[in-house]
Order: sequence, then C-alpha cells, then structure tokens
Amino acid sequence: MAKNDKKMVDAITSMDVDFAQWYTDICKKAELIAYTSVKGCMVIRPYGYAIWENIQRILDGMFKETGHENVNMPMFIPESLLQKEKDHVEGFAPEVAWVTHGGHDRLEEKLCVRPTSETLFCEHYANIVHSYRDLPKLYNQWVSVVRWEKTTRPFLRSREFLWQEGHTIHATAEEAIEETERMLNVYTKFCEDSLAMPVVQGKKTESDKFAGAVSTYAIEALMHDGKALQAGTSHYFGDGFAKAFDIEYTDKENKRVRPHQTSWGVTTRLIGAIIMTHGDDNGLVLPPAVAPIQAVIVPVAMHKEGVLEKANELKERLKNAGIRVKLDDTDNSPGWKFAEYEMKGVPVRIEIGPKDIEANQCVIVTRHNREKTFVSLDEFEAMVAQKLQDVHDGMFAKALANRENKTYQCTTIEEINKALEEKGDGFIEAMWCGEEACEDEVKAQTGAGSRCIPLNQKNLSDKCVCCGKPAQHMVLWGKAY
RNA sequence: CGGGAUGUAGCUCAGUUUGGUAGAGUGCUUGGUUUGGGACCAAGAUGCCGCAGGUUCGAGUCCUGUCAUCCCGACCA
Repeated sequence: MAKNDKKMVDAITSMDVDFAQWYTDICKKAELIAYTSVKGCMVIRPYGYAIWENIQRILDGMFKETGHENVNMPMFIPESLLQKEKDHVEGFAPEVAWVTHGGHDRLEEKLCVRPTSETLFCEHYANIVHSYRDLPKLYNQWVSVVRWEKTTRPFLRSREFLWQEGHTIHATAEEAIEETERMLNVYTKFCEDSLAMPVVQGKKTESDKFAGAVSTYAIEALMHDGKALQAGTSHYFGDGFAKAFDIEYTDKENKRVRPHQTSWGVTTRLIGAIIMTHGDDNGLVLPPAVAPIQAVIVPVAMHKEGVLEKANELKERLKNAGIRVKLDDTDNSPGWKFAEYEMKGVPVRIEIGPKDIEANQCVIVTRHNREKTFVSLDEFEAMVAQKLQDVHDGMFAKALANRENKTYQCTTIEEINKALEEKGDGFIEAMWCGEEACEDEVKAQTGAGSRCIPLNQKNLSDKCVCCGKPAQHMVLWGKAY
C-alpha cells in the first residue's frame, strides 16, 4: 500500500461509511453523470455513455445472433391505446407522464409518454400479422422511456431511462415460452461474461410480475452492500395482449387463432449494477468487456528522451491488437494519473519510464486488486490481453464470493432476522407456501421482499418459512434497490 | 407522496445567529522547475449567493413560495 493512500481515499466517501453517498460520489467523480434542472433526469456524460454504448454493442450482437431485428416505435401513446389491456394500464397509470397540449392547443386525446411499448407493438402486430407465414416477429428497440418515479437515483431509478425492449410474437405458446427463456439466458450470459456479474435466474411471484404478463422471469444480482438489484426481465404474455388488441392470424388448417407474445428488457440500471457490484474505495472498477478504456498508458518522467516515443509505440501495438487504449501524455504527475484512472475504473494500467525502457519492460497494474507485474515488452500485447482476462475473472470471482458469503438459508422468520442482523443484508433462501399473505408477512417482519423463485431450486424444508404450511417453492428474498 | 437535511466560484465549503462593498482551499489560465502513488514557485482569470416574489434606505443574511440534490420510509427497471 502506498503511503499516500489516505489522500486518495479522501476523494470519495468510503463505501463502508456510507454506501449511498459512496455511490453518488462515484457517479459524479468518475464523470458518469451530471444532474440537471429536471428531477430524475440526468446527463449521461461521455464516459458513462461510452459504457452504455459498449453494453449496447455486445447485447445488440447477441440479439441479432438470436434472430432479432431492430425497429423504432413512437414515443407517444394515445390514452385509448394504453387502456386496451386492463392489468397493463392499472400497473403503469400511476407513473405515466401525459402530453396534453400541442403548441397552444389542448389535444383532443391526451398522449402518454411511453413507459414501455407493449401497446404500440400490439397495435402494429395487429396490422401486419395475418398468416402463420408472418410469424414469428422478433423485434427489439433501443429507446428511452419515462416513468414518473417519486424517488430518483442516478442509473438506479430515473424518470427517463435508456433501455432496450424486445417484443416478439409467435404462433404458439411453446415458441413464446422458449423465447422468454432464451432471452433470460442471453441476459444471464451477458451479465456473467461481459459484466463479470453473477446473477440468479428466477420467476417473479404473482404479486411482483409485469402488468399484463402471464409470467415474469428476472435475473437478480447482489450488490456489494448486500442489497438486491433486478438486472433484467423477460416476460411471457400468453395471448392476453393479443386478445386485448385483437391480434389474430390464420394457421395452416385455415383456422383463426391468437398468437403468443413476449417482451424483455435491460436498462441503464446495469451501469448502476456495475458500480455497486465491483466498485471500491478508490472508485469505479469496470469489467474489461464494457470499459471505454481497457488499458491506460502512463508515461513516467515523460520529458526524458525516448519515453514518450516508447509510450506511443506501446499504444499503437495495443491498438493493433484490438485493445481500447489511451495514452495520457498530459503534464499531470504520474501519481495524479494513477488515482484518476483508478477512479474511472480502467481495468489495466501500464507504466513506462526510463528504467523500464532500459530493461525492455513495462509495469502492468490490474485495477481490481492493484497488483503490479513487470512484463517484458517482447510479450507485451499477449500479457495485456491476459491481464484483461485476469481482471474479468478476478472481478467475477470476487462478486460471486460476496454473493455466496451473503446468501443465508433460513427456515423461520426469526432465523431471517438473525441472519440479517448478524451478517448484514443479503439474499435469504427460504421456503414458501405460495400465499401472497405470507410473502407480505415476511417483508413486513424482516424488510426482505421476495426477489424471485430461483429456477435452480433447493429443498431446504417442506414447510413455509412464514406459516408452516406445506412449501411449494424456495424463494430468494432480500432488500432491494 | 410523507419525515429530515442542503443549495454561495468548476469542486469542497466559510460567511446567515446580530442585514452594510463576495471569501478560503482546491481546480482553471500563463510561464518556469518537476515526474515510479493526487509535485513546486510566480503571475492571472473566475460569482444573477438555486429561482421568483416580499420586507428594508440597503438582503447571500429576514419572510413567503418554488425548483433541484441527499438521507429515511411507501412505490418502481
């Protein structure tokens, strides 16, 4: 540890002292966001947006790989259209923003700013789906949506947020269910392989599912402070929306039948998840796959002959190797740069100075553990690539260990409270009878709500943790963002 | 939406009790010296004191309203 540690830590609030303040500090100091004069609407600054662009690029590739096409729907929904599906409108009505005027004139029918686009997709599908030959339609869009949240936080809960929403329509229930599961798996793979973030796949309980869905699946992640964050959802709609929006097609037997639908989405909340899963007291720690800068080169004693030339040469070598690299040749001190790029979460730092050049080497420092390695320039590109992989693996292992240390099996409410009290917030695995009353009771008595019914079930007991009646499922419980 | 707190230079904050010419540190600009964990010297620039009303000869300071941010609840991706 460097002797100047204290000075660096002073830059942000320690996560152990005040996790919420630490989170806000990271958002601002790593230049991810800036606040604006509109509550809950933030500027996503270039560095933050670059993370989102990388998330988009990778996910969009995965969507295309699974046969999806991108489209763009209007941002306005007429009130009458929103109201076609009863559960859907009831679920979203409390948080929609309305447009009532165009210029100076009051609108005949007010327009809702989309909180999600099921209704628009359904209206469109009713127009273009006529035959089994028209199915499936596998659509996705990258847009922003608006939900009039009461309490807002950068990335985690803003009134406008960026997301992708996939909307698909299929000939049969089986196909649609398969799609729902496929996309849940795509999200899981993305979180684990690209964000180094382990997630639990599960099904939402009846009370917690999407407004209008038959079933909602989700991936749940555990943050460093032991609180849960829903990282993505995938819904199966059955033919409920098709009924409400009068979507029908003619099948091979010349019969009129209803198609089955899905929708699925992830949002800029994933950036919040990255911050809270991987960050530390020195700042952000970014997964290499989505880091805007994967490797930063810090020249030492820059004015000395040959240093900057060598640094530039290393930059070119990494660029040619397909690594996102930045050379910082500003005249800030090396120490300043070290701290700066740690705050920004750059996975790998390369130091190159006169002593290194003489020895045909450089120093590679990995962000997640701040380990230094001296590396021969002969194997430079391969070693940087290896270190990026090490950072990813190390981050994943650390996040998984955190989750495992904070996952508690309980068979009574007393045990839940005891675990949360003694070990801190975390995931609770406990059996449940399936009654909403018990779900509510557990939350009321422990503060931990049901997060999901994990697909990977364990049989911890044959009795409900709350009422003691026969258990149906193991539920994952936790306090959530 | 309920309870609490805060808005003054890019950032962190003092000044508000007791109304009287707008402050500090840091950052920024320029020049020089430096450079392996947030360097140093010198000179310089930077403010509708969140916004709108009101009281007053005079408001950063007092009063009313409003907006934003943070924390704790209820609701949510």
